[in-house]
Amino acid sequence: MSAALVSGLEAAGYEVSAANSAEEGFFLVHTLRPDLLLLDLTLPQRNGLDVLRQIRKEGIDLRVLILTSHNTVEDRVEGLRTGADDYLGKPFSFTELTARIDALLRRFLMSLPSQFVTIGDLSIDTKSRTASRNSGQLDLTAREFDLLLYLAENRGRTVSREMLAKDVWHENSRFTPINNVIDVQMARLRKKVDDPFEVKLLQTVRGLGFILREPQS
Amino acid sequence: MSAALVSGLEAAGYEVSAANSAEEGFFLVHTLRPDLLLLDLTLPQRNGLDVLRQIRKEGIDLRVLILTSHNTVEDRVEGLRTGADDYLGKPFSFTELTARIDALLRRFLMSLPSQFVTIGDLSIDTKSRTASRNSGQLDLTAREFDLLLYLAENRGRTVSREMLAKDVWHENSRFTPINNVIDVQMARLRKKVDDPFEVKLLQTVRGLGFILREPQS
DNA sequence: ACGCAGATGTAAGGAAAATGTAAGCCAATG
DNA sequence: CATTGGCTTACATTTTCCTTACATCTGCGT
Repeated sequence: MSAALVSGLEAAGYEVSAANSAEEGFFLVHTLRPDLLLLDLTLPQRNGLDVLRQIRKEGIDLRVLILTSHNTVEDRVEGLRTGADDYLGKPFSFTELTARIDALLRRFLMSLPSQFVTIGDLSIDTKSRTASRNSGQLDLTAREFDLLLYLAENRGRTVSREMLAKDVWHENSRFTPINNVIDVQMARLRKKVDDPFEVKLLQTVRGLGFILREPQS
Repeated sequence: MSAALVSGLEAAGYEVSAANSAEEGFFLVHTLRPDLLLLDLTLPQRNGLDVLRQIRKEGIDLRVLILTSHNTVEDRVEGLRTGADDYLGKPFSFTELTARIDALLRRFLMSLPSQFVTIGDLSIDTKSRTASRNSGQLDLTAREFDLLLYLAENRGRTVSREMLAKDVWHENSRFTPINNVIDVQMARLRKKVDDPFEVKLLQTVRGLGFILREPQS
């Protein structure tokens, strides 16, 4: 089933990756950052809806089309309420599937040209290069803004020092003491973004890097 | 919610009137002829989109910013297709709201070329090429006036040195020492526009450029 | 055409802000 | 309790902006 779908969709011009378990799926979602996820609810071990719940909890921006044989109204409602964007019950026609995929991707692309990025009460205006929290303007320097924006664009994902060195500092190699530069700049950014507020958005992931997100339960 | 918005927006310097029903809203739109309508889709009786449809049907020239908790992609697309100019889902940051309002009003105001531009107590007459502050005429040279006018046309927005070089000095490239020319001219303009007064309208945004605006909190 | 005055452009130096560097400390981990 | 990674502080360097003085240009009256 999975193999047939992949070859069919690839023939139709989509770029497809398949996962055969919930764990592999999670890994791919995090690394590839796909535009859309076809989620089969009848997974081997884990409940498909749990997968969806976790994805939504992490705040990943991802269209999800649920694919299942449980085609009752209850399942439909529960799936959509959990955060799915569309629902398709088996058996389905391949044409209908591609039509729905196209519809979802079209909407996805329409909502893209957003000038703003928002994480909790933090709002970033990429056009005027200003940021504010709690309706209060933040006074950031050029590099501080670049750093915050990069973290915001990767919100919910841990960004490594390597990524920061490459994408924010544009350093090809990392044998320079760029490591400490990042730490210092991060501290300066925190002083302005997090220190004056109750909820801390800028968290450290020891051994990996940093992440910008709303604190979880 | 409505009351909080009104007081917040009035504090931010907008002239605001609130309606608590679709009918009252129609009445106000017809009598006050506002520049912009903040439309909450979750109205008591009538569907907010119907209101929008009717306004568009009557051909009233009015920016409409939809405000709603239905923040799904479908609603977004439908709202924009019905004729809204912008869309903001709850919960939203107040800063983002004002930024979007400003963007819409700017587009609106840009479309009708006016003879006068005012920023605070500064008033510029584009026709006679004169400017005054606090009812006192400013004695500006040709280039000083061009510079001030350009900043005024982009008030509230940061203008870069690149923009100034291109649009005020009409220099195609910027490898000339135009950079310093801008600085010097800016200093001369400041001496006349800002130095004799208490509130400074001409601010520099380090690393980006300059901005003409009333000082904020 | 000439010279004057105001306007504009150029260059150099200095001040302040931003950014980078280094060293020591602290906290987590095994 | 040692090791590693991260944080903090103080200081050095770089960048950006402002200022000043002077050079050149332009328009205008004679």
